[in-house]
Amino acid sequence: MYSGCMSTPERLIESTRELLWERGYVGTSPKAILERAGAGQGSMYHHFKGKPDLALAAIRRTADDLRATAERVLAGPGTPYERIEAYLLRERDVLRGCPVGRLTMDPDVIASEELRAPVDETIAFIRQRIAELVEEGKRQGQFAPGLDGEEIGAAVLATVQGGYVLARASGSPAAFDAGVRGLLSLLTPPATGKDR
Amino acid sequence: MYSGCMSTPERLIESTRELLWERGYVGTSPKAILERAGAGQGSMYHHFKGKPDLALAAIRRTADDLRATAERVLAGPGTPYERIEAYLLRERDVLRGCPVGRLTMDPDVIASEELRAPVDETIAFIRQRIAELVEEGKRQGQFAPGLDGEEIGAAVLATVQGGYVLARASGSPAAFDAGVRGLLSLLTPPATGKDR
DNA sequence: GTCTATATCACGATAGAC
DNA sequence: GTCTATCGTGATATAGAC
Repeated sequence: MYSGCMSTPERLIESTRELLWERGYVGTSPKAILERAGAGQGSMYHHFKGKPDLALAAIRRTADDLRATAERVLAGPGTPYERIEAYLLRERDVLRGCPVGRLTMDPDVIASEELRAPVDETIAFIRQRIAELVEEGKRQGQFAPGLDGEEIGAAVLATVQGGYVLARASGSPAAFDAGVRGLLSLLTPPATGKDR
Repeated sequence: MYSGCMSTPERLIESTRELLWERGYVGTSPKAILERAGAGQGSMYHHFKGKPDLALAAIRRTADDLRATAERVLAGPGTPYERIEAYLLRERDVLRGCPVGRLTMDPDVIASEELRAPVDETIAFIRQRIAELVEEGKRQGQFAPGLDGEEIGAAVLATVQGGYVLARASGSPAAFDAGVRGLLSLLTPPATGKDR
């Protein structure tokens, strides 16, 4: 519940973001948003056209956040492999799922071009960034030349998104970690240094 | 709409399965189920205790179906690699998503031990079967001995589940296929025969 | 078994007072 | 800008006729 320290539209957006993450678009009602934001009906319809409009603002912000978080790791220090590894191993609240990816299971989000767009753009962006890293790693001889950047990018992102599914199904983050370790073991560049 | 050729409880279960796949648990109302099944309110509450009870029957059947479909491929002919490949490449209605996996994004399903159980069991089963194939492949020298069956199983299943997310985000099955190809390119056993 | 009321509450939005 | 009615509809379940 956001009591003070934020403007009303801000509190509405943040409450919506939380609820979309927890319950999805279909499972999120204006009433629940208002209760969490500590606002009345009138406030919401004054600042936003309705539920879809508010959801769009919330989804855009969540999408931008996630993109920035991913970019921080993917553009960070280290070799291409190390940066992909850092992306896969970055701290996550696994059982909560992906705040962006979970929206793809929402029929009303998928049915709306506007609501789906930020989701699509975010996922496409991360996938593309990983693809670029793979291509760079190939040039450096870190990845096998036969690998396709776009395909590996898709596989990496899919492992993360699917990892959430496995974890939530089992009620434990362990399955997510197992999937990531499995992918990393397949992706590990052949040791070129002193060891082995 | 199921008009004839099925008993009423059967029509109710099948309608529920369809709607759970399309809209999830939260997005599926008894009214919508009844309309699709061509039944009245009384019928449903006569045969089932309520929405959760009917959903449980539907989820159980969908889970059993999926498990059988997967087992048919995983226990099929071919080397371990070929059987995993066949599982990954098996025909799918990608944009509809996974009828079992999508339930993990449903807050009410995850909150209910009973509803989550069939989902968990199905996913654990498939993951375990792939793990066994990897171990078998390792013994045959088809996979690197350093690979962990359970981890690769998780990675394979996660790639599939995440592939649905990528595909639905972009509105095209292409991303699913790319992820699968990417994983297969990482998993491909080193050619041991005449070539290379 | 199946049907049609009916009940109760929530949903999503609007109107208008303050 | 924010609030409290109020509206029409749908969700979920029960009651009781047939």
